[in-house]
Amino acid sequence: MPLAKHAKPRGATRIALSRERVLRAAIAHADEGGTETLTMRNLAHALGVAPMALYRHVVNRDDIVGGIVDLVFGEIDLPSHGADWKTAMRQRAISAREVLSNHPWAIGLMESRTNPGPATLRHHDAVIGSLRQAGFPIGMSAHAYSVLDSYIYGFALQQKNLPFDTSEEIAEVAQNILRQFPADEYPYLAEIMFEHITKPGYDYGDEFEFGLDLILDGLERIRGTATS
Amino acid sequence: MPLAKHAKPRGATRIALSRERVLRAAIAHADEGGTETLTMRNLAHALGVAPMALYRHVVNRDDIVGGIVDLVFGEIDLPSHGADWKTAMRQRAISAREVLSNHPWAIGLMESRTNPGPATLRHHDAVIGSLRQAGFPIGMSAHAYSVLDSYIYGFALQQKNLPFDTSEEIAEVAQNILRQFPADEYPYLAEIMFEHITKPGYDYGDEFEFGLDLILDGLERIRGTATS
DNA sequence: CGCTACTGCGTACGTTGTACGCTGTCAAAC
DNA sequence: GTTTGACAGCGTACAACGTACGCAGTAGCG
Repeated sequence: MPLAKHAKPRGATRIALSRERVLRAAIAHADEGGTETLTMRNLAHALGVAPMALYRHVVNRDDIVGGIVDLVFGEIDLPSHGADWKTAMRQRAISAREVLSNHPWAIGLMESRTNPGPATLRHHDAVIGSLRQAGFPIGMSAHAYSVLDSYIYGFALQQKNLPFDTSEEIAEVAQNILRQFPADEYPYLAEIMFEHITKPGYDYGDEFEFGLDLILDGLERIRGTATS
Repeated sequence: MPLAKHAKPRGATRIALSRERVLRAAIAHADEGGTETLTMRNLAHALGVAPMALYRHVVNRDDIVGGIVDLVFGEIDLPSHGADWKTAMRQRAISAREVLSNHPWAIGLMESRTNPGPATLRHHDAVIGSLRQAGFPIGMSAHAYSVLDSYIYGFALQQKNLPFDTSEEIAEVAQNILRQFPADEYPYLAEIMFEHITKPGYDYGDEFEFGLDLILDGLERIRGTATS
């Protein structure tokens, strides 16, 4: 039996495992099936490897979670150096929303993640730097950073929690929810759902830029004000 | 053996289990220890009852999670009818933040919760009603609602994810994080941490009202504008 | 008294994360 | 060419989880 016991039985030499490969597979899996089925066993299976093999490359499941969150963070565009602060902030906010929209599970994983990875720190540093160089005093930078990021993550969270994805199913879902209760128990909710949100062409994602511009305009107006 | 098999061996007649009691115990447990140790077994133990007894009153663990999230939502003050829209919105936003600050685990549980409970619906209805009655057109109400709630939940999420709680430990934590990397790898981050956030008296929670007022002022400015 | 509905529970199963130690591989040292 | 040791992958095993299933005791009814 010339075949090495640990070599793949079938032909091509196996690609070595690595932290990189484990994390990529984890992201791929989460993108398809969410994080509920992201188990060590499933992940190992997807990589064609035994469950315990993973532990040579990551310290435990939590390490994987932290790793993929940081990788996702790395996908977000840094604020460009050239542009003025407002368009730089606008672009990176839109990029952030796009990334979180492509990996909706990431927003759920951020909770419980207390210490940030390098991509996360790098991102934060770039954003604050952009604000400082635009003339925001230090305290105002903290303020601006807080509003913007709260809004971005909050919006992603809201969108993830919506009970519908496409605008076609909204009406049906709305019916189902409100049917459970006496008619006119929630009149304003019913109104906004049936008279506005379920209208063709409505897309909750479009709400993002309204709030974003509102915040950016507000920040511009008080940019030079005292530090905090 | 006169003692009924299912009665508590020690004295006082047992208080009957109920959905209410189960959910209250779940909240109490989560408030103390977070949701990681919130298991059916632990919960049953806290109630002096066998694990499977819980299933007579809740359908499964997910039902408990949905139940306590809705209970927490119920703790948030509804916007008051009397006041003008801005102070009504301001109060309920502050109340929401306070509640989420008392039950930090709730924000993490909201993800994966797709269909809302009655307290949640009631809350949404009241907020939208308040805006509509203040003269916001329907589309603008949707906009306003989206910004405000995204900001509120996002802020709660941010605060929960901060690696520190009290302002005393900030400096230490900041040191630990930045020490892992080459000095000056993240200069702006370092600056804002050591020159601002770690200063005595700084409390991240105070950032909330800055952003809130910025958003409210922005909304006031465009209240009457076209519907969307 | 008996009947029925209900509540609490014991047992058991499948799934999860992962500790521990064995085995085969390959490059460097001799 | 042989030995050696670091290293990668794995098999087994275990504790903890959620929960299906069905039994047993209780209470209210007639």
